[in-house]
Amino acid sequence: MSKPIHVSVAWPYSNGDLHVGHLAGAYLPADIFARYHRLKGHKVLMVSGSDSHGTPILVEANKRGITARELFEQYHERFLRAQKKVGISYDLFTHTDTENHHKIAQDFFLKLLENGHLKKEKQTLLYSEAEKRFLPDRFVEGTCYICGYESARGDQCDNCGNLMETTKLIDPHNIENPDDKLIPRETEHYFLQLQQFVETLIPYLEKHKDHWRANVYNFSANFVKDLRQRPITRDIDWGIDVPLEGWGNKKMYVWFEAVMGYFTASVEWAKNVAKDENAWKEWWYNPESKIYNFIGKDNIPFHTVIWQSELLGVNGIYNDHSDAESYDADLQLPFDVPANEFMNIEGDKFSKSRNLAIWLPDILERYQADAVRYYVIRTLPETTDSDFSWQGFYERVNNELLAAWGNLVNRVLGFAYKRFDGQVPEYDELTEADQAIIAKVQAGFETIGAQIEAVKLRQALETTLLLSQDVNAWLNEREPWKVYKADKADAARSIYTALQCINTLKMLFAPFVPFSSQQVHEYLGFDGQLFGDLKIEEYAESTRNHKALVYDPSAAMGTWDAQELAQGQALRQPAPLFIKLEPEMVAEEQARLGQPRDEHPIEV
RNA sequence: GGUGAUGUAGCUCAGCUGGUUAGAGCGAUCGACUCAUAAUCGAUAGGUCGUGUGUUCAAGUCACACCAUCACCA
Repeated sequence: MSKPIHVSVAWPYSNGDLHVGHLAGAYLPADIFARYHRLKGHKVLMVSGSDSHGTPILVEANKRGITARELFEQYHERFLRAQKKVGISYDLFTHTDTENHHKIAQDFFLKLLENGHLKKEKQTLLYSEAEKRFLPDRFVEGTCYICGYESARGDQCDNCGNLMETTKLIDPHNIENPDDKLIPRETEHYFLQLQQFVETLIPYLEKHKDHWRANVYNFSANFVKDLRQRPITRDIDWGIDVPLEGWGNKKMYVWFEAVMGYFTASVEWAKNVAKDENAWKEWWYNPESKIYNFIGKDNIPFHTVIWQSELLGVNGIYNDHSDAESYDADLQLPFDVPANEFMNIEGDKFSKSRNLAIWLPDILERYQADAVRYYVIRTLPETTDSDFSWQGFYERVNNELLAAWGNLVNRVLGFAYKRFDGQVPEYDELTEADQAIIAKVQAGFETIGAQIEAVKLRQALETTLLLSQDVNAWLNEREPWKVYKADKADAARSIYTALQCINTLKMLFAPFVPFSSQQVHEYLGFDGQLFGDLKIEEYAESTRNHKALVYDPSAAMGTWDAQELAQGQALRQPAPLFIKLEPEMVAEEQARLGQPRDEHPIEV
């Protein structure tokens, strides 16, 4: 039965290239999950986009002497290309500066206001002359007006523990710029009344406790206990307008509108891709649907509590039963939020400023997408922070992906191609051992499928690898290359069996390493594609156009189940699936870390 | 400072509601094989489960404290 599955993927902040941490934290898990469910025949909608607003983009753009929009569009374009190259199969990867996103975010704002979830409040904050903005508390330091401690933070004194009112601090200054002048100035903002949702959120969290990751649940359950109002507007030039008279110089806070992207991108997908304005409702108002949020651990409360509050606060939006596709249900809240931990680099924390990072465009220039995918998946930080090491990359790619799986394909297909006239051998009857190995590999659809559904992806890939090793072991028992000389019929049985196993393994590996699985598919003599195509499209709105990455499923024919390989099917001449890595690459790559880097154009 | 997590073989990680000699993959050592990108297969050796107390007939698995690392909030 086909189920609606929504895969909501964290929105990358568009002020620098993507790196392996992005892949490990959210994109690869989401992609594997989405590909698997598509193979299962479910209705998958996987969306994300570039987060284009907020201070860091403005600051970076100023530094480069370009506009914020120019800056984010430059990286947006690079995001599209890099993700197409590594195969992250978004149904739609758009950005937050579309008219669509702006309009819906404003509608959310107005609906929250109408429903009594927003409150206006005046406050006095410290305004930075140098930065021309109100300085967030964490950048302010001063002398504590209670105990006299000189390095009290903007909001709390670390010495006496008292909470501080920033504007009362004695001699407040900007921690990043001692010459900056800070002036108390009054401003007015809207606040989201998060505390109004506590009574709904607690049972919501409780309901999902058993299948959520422990740290996600615990963290959220604790966070929800102390919910208070949070400002959703700010004094800044770059962002989404507050849709009220007299608020023209204020914008929505980026955290408030960026999470709405899961929803707004779904609406855009319906309009631009599905060409059915209401198609998004199948995921958002359908009680059968399950929404999964793939994010990093730094974002947990936003995706387990705050986003839910926004959805609860606008419940019913766009679902006024004026069209045939309206549902008689509430706006759906996320079913699971499988947050990942962080991926370190050679034992160090990722650091953009020190260039301690493995940039996606760079690694894809030098290595196969599936090699990158394989290593990152094997090292996913699902339960704890993990470490990307080039030695590990070298070893896992050569000794596991290439040696176990690539070599299995190569040895069997090469032998079949040479000794059986380029065809799948015909056989009389398979031995018990042959039938047993086929059955064992096919059972992977159950076990690996269950692991993927539980979002235990690292384990799922290991299980798949072990199955390919089982086939290697079985092959060594059967020794078709030796048997062939005396008993060609028996070699035919075992080679047929091995090919049948490879045909199954190709599907089991497909969500993880889709490019090589497609290659195996073709070597086995099949035509057509296991998955659809990723395309970069351009969409027009009334004032400007935007580009997006779009998954076109029309060519996809892969399914998550055992398919009988036809005897006599013509094979294609095989070649090695994976490029073997040279040991020197480890030191070469390590030497690149921390060095200045150029952003090369990304060839797709 | 508060909250949540993490700390298990050389490396990367499993170990659910406490229960026989703590598991896997890689690496190492030895052996087998030669169809295959010197790939594959088998066997062996590696751990006082961060530290310290405690609960229990029994603790990697529970409690408390401490140390280290990470994230969020401040």
